[in-house]
Amino acid sequence: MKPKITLKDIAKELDVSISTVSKALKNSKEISKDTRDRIKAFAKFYNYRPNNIALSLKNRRTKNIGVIIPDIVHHFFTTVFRGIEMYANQMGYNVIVCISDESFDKEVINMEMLANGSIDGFILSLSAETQRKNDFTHLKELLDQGIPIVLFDRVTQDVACDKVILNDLEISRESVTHFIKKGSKKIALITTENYFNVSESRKEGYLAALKDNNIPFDENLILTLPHDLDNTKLITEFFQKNKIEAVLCVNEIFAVQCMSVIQQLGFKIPDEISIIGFTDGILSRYSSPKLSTVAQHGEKMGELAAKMLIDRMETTKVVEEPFRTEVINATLIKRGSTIN
Amino acid sequence: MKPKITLKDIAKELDVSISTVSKALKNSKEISKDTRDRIKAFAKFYNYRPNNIALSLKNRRTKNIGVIIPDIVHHFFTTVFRGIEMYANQMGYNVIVCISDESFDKEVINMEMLANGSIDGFILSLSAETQRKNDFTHLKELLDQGIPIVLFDRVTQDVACDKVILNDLEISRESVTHFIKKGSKKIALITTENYFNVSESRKEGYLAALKDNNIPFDENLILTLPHDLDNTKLITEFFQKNKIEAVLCVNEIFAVQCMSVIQQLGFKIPDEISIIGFTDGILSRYSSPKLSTVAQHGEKMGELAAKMLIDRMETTKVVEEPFRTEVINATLIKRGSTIN
DNA sequence: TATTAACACGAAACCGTTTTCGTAATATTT
DNA sequence: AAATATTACGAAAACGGTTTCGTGTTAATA
Repeated sequence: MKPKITLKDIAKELDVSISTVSKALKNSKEISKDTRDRIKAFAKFYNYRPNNIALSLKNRRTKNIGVIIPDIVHHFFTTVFRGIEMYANQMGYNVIVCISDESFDKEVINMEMLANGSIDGFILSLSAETQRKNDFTHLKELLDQGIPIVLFDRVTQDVACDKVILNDLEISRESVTHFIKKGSKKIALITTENYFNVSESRKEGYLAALKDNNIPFDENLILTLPHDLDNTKLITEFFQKNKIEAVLCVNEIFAVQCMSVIQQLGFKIPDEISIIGFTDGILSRYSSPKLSTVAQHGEKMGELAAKMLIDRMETTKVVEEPFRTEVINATLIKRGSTIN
Repeated sequence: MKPKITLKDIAKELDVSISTVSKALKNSKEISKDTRDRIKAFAKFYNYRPNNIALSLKNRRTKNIGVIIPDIVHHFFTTVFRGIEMYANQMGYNVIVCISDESFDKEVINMEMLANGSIDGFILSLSAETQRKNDFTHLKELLDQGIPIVLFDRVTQDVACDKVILNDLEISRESVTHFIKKGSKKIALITTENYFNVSESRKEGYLAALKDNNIPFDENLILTLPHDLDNTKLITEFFQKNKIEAVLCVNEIFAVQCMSVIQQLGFKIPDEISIIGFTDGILSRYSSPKLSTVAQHGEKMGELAAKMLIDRMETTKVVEEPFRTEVINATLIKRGSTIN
């Protein structure tokens, strides 16, 4: 067992002062080549590495980014996270993750924990409960303390900070338009409770596409499902009650559940019913037929969020940059569940 | 903008010394009730919170755990991570994640970065490349420095530390035995390159079950697939060449790919061919028929790993506890892809 | 040779805490 | 009244670095 060596240890051993050691290791010309070499050799031999915590305290920056996401066993969030981690790492930052588990309280507690010096900035996606309560005081307080925040995907207008979002409305409109172009008129939307801003936008896109093409909106063609249950029964009834030609689902789970039901009911995909889902995850790629889906480019989103955060943290704030909202363009990947 | 307040600020404002403030906030009886109350009121009003970094430096412990995983867009690893995060958080620890991306170098670099004071201990699962190279000097060095490590799932005998593993061999044997009990004799194994200890164990379990039941081993019934590609062609050939009654796949992706191919070839699942996969992920649950699968209980595994690490970090080391290897019992979930 | 410049290094402050120890000012005991 | 105990606080060291500034010793210049 050989514990980490410190500047003090080196100084004592080599009979010089701590400052001399510090300078020598930074190759300061202030120190003679002789002692510099001696010190560097010694440090190398004992594998000296400066203590990050001491550096953080001194520099008043941790080079840590706090990431708060509602869930981690979740394709989209993990891809975003991967983007964040990659970019951050490359820029010399580490990432501390907390999972809010869709809970307001956990989101608040975690952020406050990290805010006391552990991180230099946050990247987060709002929890479901936070969106429902519409309470963002915790975010505002941190911003007020000078801690930068970047919101992604599940954002809110109520907080003034940098944001990265998906063009949900547009891609949804594009998807529905694709259905229409291929001859569908009876187009369903399967969605979640609309306290999620993203579900809301997707619905708007759906409505917009109908309107663009003078297709009357039929309330009955919208199915709102509870989260993460087995919705087979509800979906089956939905398809039995309504004559549907195409379905847009706001996530890939709903989409594959739909596919199962549809095939069970004896309809052909995509000939009789077409399907498009959101999230180009593992389910979409390994279903049969393969699911046409909206790729959200989570990795790109994460990378951009990290870049925006780091940029803001590292620019000397002579003049405060205005907050930006960047939009990631989703793309519709056409596979076997649609007529292309 | 009101930046964080420090002890020094409070001291100056209230015209007492820093030590007095510190003591008062810790409710030290050394300070008179009067000044104590004054200081606490002031601190509360200004929402004083001690700086984590300063505490870390002082206490020489960060209350951070470093987690290194090969991939994050991955069901098993995320479930483990969730278990770690939950337990750690509950115990007042935060989690810093780095992704090794299956690369030896990234694993080494990330660990060295974090080891310089940023974390108190590691939880990790070895990268593919590390397992291939069989080089664990980075782990050994950190252990030597007194940094505790817990290895999970992808572990190695070569490193002396705490470990959490799955009973891969046993559950594999149980799965194949289940096939045999239901009348199958021609049982295939679809696996990955065997530098993964887990694949190796699963193969051993497969062989053991055959032997248990006096079924001769047929080399041709083992298919080794490259990672993460579209293996449809290889799988199709495999099933055309061999008359197979049941398949054990070492992950759920291979399993659903198999199911597709099998159905494509016109076989009925499970009547003509049964399938069992590993990882009770989203694919298994939403495939049709639903996939019978080995649940690895990742969350439990993560929780246990975190518990082992924190236990080791927090126990006063009068006598060093011997290293333990805990085994998580996987369970076979029987669903539609097997005769049950 | 006297003056100045360059060199090579150390002391000390600082980042924000905690904690030990010392000490005035009271309060208590003899 | 003198000796002792208690109270209430502050100074300072420590955690492990960086950085500014001061200074003694040589080397270069006038």
